[in-house]
Amino acid sequence: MANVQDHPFHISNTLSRKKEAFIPLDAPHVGLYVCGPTVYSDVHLGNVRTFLTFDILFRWLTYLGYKVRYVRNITDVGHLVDDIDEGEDKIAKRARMERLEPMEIVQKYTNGFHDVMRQFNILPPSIEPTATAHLIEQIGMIERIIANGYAYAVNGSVYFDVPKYAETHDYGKLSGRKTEDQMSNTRGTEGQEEKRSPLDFALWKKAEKGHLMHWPSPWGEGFPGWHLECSVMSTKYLGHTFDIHGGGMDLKFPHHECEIAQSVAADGEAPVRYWMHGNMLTVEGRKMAKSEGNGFTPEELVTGNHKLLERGYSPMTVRFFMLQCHYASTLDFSNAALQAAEKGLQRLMAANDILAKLKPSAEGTSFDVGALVKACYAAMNDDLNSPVMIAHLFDGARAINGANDGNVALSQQEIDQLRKLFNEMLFAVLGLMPEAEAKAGDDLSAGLMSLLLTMRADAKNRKDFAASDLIRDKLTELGVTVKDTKDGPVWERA
RNA sequence: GGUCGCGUGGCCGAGUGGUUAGGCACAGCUCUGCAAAAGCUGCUACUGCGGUUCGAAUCCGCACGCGACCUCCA
Repeated sequence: MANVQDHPFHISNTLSRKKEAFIPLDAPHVGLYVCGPTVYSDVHLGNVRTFLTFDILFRWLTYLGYKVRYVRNITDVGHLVDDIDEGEDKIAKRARMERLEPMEIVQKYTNGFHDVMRQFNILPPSIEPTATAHLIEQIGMIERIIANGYAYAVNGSVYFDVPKYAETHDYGKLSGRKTEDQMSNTRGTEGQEEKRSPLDFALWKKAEKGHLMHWPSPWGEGFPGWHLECSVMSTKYLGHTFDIHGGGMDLKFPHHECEIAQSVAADGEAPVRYWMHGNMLTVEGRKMAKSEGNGFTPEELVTGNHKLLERGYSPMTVRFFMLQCHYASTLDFSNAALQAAEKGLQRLMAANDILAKLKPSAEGTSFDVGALVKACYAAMNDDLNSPVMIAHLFDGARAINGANDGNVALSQQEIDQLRKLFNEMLFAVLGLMPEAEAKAGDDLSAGLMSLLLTMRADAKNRKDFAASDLIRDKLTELGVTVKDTKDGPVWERA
């Protein structure tokens, strides 16, 4: 673990549009909230990237010694299909299609979401609250907003009064919008006649006939508005003002803007000090999104069962691929890039394996391990610059391989330092997992391999290379790679 | 239309006003019975046009191209 004092963390704050020193409200405690998935369909790859970004943040802050309370919600209440529809929400719609109870849908896709998170080694949050379990708090927040004069009830629905709020507050400060501009840019207002202003957004929606998920409220049967649950659950578990709120770039407006307005209107305090937004995943230059239909599921990516994929890629390859790009940049998916990442990850892992067996040596050129360690810390502290940190690890890998070949001098102390660094950065911080273990096979294959390699060694000793190569070639056909190293042959499954 | 962002070598992707990012691919060499792995060497870019500067891929302006948000979306 590193010491925060020696390694101050800097974070890009969407609010200020600047990189700022990260100073928690109540160090060493840090409150982190991330908008979680809506569980009405399979989690898609864009979600994985966002949750991976904040997984790295969680891991890094923890590594620095902070005590992080990480809250990531599950949206199980269902949001409206859009602002002007008849009130059927996404989960209800899906439930009708599949003839399942809404909560059955929720459970199914929550389980699926958790499976994917596990597969990609994304750590579970400290608290994973659900919207449906916080209806009372949501209703309470609406009542406070109404009491403060920033919301009004119409026909069983409640709307947030944006123009009223904008008179005295900066609605749009997060997303860089002006309410005047938005007024002139608003699209058709049909179906919105209940609202006093097209900018207003729903805090509570009356449940129309046939709407499956609804609850009683002071305004009648209905369900909460889209933005309310995050405001309620973040402040309930992290306080009226907390440190970091994260989410995908596409949530900046209106979702996060509305969260700010709700919290200020209800409790008079800005909820978040540092806003962090992860960028989008793109395919052929376009945003990968459910609505675009151009994405694939994590499962399809792993199995390769999708028309855009030449073959499957392991979860750790995908994880590493994503981490080779800064979270605030768009990342484009391509087979070539995935394959490059796969090779790179293998190289790093192989170097780490060599490091475990490396013996000290005074031969060759020296290598400054201390500088490498500092560079890795500096990269991560610079707004979570994992691609640069990984580049430094590759420098380390070259030194390790060089030492293994006798070209680089490393003392026992330096080797220990490198082992600590690689172990911490690769596994604790980047959250990578060695994949070889799962492929090693059972005792029987280990025994058979041992036998085959002994026979091959015999053949080689007799200079019967036809026989030795036959063994290696046949094994290759079976997906087993044999390599002759100076310490004898090693094998691994493809 | 409004707001914001991006445009880096064959590909993916970092980046600071002046020193090699890194990975993958490719070529040569070393090692090796061969192969693989590894090492060494090479390939050294910054959309275009102006401007600021002793000096800009990095700052400013314009142009072109692309994208995101403005509607549920991570």
